[in-house]
Formats: sequence, structure tokens, C-alpha cells
Amino acid sequence: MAFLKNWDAYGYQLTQRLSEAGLPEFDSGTVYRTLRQLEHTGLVSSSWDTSESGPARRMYRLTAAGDLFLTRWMEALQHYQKVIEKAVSGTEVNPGRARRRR
Amino acid sequence: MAFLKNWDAYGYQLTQRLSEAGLPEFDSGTVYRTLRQLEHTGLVSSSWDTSESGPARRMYRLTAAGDLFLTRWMEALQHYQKVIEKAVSGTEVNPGRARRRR
DNA sequence: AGTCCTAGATGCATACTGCATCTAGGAGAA
DNA sequence: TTCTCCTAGATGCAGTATGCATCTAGGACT
Repeated sequence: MAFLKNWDAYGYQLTQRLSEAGLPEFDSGTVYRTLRQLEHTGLVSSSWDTSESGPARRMYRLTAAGDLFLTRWMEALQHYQKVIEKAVSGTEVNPGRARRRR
Repeated sequence: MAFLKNWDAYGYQLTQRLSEAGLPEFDSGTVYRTLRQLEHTGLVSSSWDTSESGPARRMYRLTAAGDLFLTRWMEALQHYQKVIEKAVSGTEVNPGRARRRR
């Protein structure tokens, strides 16, 4: 979804952008299915584009809901990363063991 | 794995730490299965702990390989986050369209 | 004896993924 | 013209992963 934020795109283009961006090769099958599902959920919308030559393309565009979702998701991602870093850099060793009795 | 970095732990404890840390509730079934799999891969090692009362617990500990893997994984995570942020903040609108002919 | 908590494991149905394959439009070469 | 290749999207299938519920079992407290 991040790759749709400012650039509307169609699926094939997305798979290329993703791999060019060095992301772990997203399978095109997964990309297409994910786009359809996002559309079903209302986070992206699509329309057929027959303006140029070649086979018809399905243009995808983030909806307002998708934009909001992406923002929230990225906030969550940052939050998780902080949590993970805190966990890794935590200097406590085996904190709070042996408080079993009640 | 981040939650094993400096604290050895057993599965039940991990599920608690994860939920206390505000991470999207990891299912205990998934946690146990994942630990077993990590052990199978050699990223963590385990031993039975019967020192305290209650049912026996399986203590998990990061191996050297696991430590290395975690480091690499966190580097990758940061990289992906940068890529995503770059994608989102990109101001280009529909770059390089219409270069289809060859 | 009965209930509750800790600790781990597993069965099952569903969901997701990678891989291969299929349709189809069109460009360029032979 | 015919053959081949590239773009574009979709789908079947097998393997894997997940969430949920359930099961065993030790021990504490009432």
C-alpha cells in the first residue's frame, strides 16, 4: 500500500517497483490477490485503463480509508520497532523470576 | 526472538511478555510451535527446567546463530522501514508512465 | 474433592504463499 | 504472415501458517 500512496499504479507495475526497491521479491500472484482483497475491503479502488496499447490494465488507487489505514499501520510499525529495540537492548537478565507463590 | 536476546525464557513467559509489551496478542499455540521450529533450525536451544515447583518448563536461550540472525533481521527491518517511508513520502506522481514502446 | 493457575502441546478448519500455468493484446523479427 | 517475446492479469494446487479450542499435568488454595 505504501507504494500506492502518491502513485496510482497497476499490479504489474507494483511488482516491479517492489523488486526494484529491493524488497524481498513479492510474488506477482500474491500482489494481484492482495490488491483484489484490499479492494474488497475498501482500502483501494480500481478502474480499467484501456487508454494505452497492450492488454487492459487495472489501475489501483488508495481510497481515503486506505490512506488512513496506511498511516495507522506505519505508526504501529514504528511502535513495534521501538518495542523490539527496547526488548533487545534491555539489560535486565531474567527479571522477576521466582515470584510464583501466591 | 528479540524477547530472548538478554533474557532466557520459557514459552508461557514469552506470551506474557509479548502481550504486556503491547504487541498484537500472540497466540500461545503459535508461540510454542514457533519456538520448536526455531530450535529445529538451530536459532534457539532449550533445556528442561524442573528446579521450581509446578509443571516442568522448557527454557529457551538464543544460540550464537540466533543472535546473529536477530541482528541481521533487525537491520533488514530498518531497511524495509526506510524503503516504505521513502515510498510514502515520494512526491513523484506516476513517474515514468508511457515508456512502453521498444 | 473441587477449583484455579501455570505450562506446554496438538487437532482442525481456515488463510496465505510460492510456483506453475493459462488467457490475451500487441510489438518486432524472419 | 507466422513465430516469438513482452506486458498484464488471473487462478489451481500443494505446502505452510494461523487462530481457536481442547487436552494433559503439576501444584496451590479452599
